Amino acid sequence: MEYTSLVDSSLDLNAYPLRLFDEAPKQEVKCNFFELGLGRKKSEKAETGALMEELNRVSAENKKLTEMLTVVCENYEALKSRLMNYTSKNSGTDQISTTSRKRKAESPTNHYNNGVIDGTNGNSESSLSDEESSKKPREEHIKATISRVCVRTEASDTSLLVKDGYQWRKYGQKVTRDNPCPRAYFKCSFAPSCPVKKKVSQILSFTYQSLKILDTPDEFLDLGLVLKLNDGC
DNA sequence: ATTCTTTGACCACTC
DNA sequence: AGAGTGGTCAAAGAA
Repeated sequence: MEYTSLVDSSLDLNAYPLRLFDEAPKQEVKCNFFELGLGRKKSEKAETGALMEELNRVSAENKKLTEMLTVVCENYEALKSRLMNYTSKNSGTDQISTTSRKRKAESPTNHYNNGVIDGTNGNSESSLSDEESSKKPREEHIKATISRVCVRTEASDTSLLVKDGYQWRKYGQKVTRDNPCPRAYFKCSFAPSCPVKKKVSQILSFTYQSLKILDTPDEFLDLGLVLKLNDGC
């Protein structure tokens, strides 16, 4: 597992609180030794009890955090395996998107041109013919797989660029009917075969961005939609 | 030379 | 059938 090399599983999550207790009482004990003499043993017992109690509490917290880390690592591995599955499958379908670049030559079932819609065409329900797969279920599928996330920006930020840590290539811009501000269309530039797209729009005083990804040729995986809010909102 | 952005045109879809 | 709209392509230019 790669994450083991990135994440130190032997977390000393509560090392700092322990050190605090280690150092502070030592000074106090030293004082007691010189100033109080025989009262030292009694105070040491009390401190030991307090330390043991604190140690138990910290150990429980450490255990809880370790469990949380395990869950995060498991989720990471699951996502990683899904991505690997998709990229391996997609490499076999690249020819479809590269053979016909001009839309005039494209057939109605061209996977790349139809984008979102094709996510339902080549799925396990392929027993359905093209006529049987009506348009309305497709739209419902699309709506169900696009989510949105908000990101606040400065009011002066009128660009449609959203820094989300990923590499995007802008491939189009449109002015939509219900919005005077243009909408930008981005594709993931991480890999040529990457099907992830997003669109960013600015509506009145805020900007939103949608993300969608083909987890497999059969279905979509929501990544979230970013709502880029200006300060004025 | 390569990558990215811009932008007009094209196409599919809806009404 | 035709107009309007959204999504995409691809050439040209910029970085």
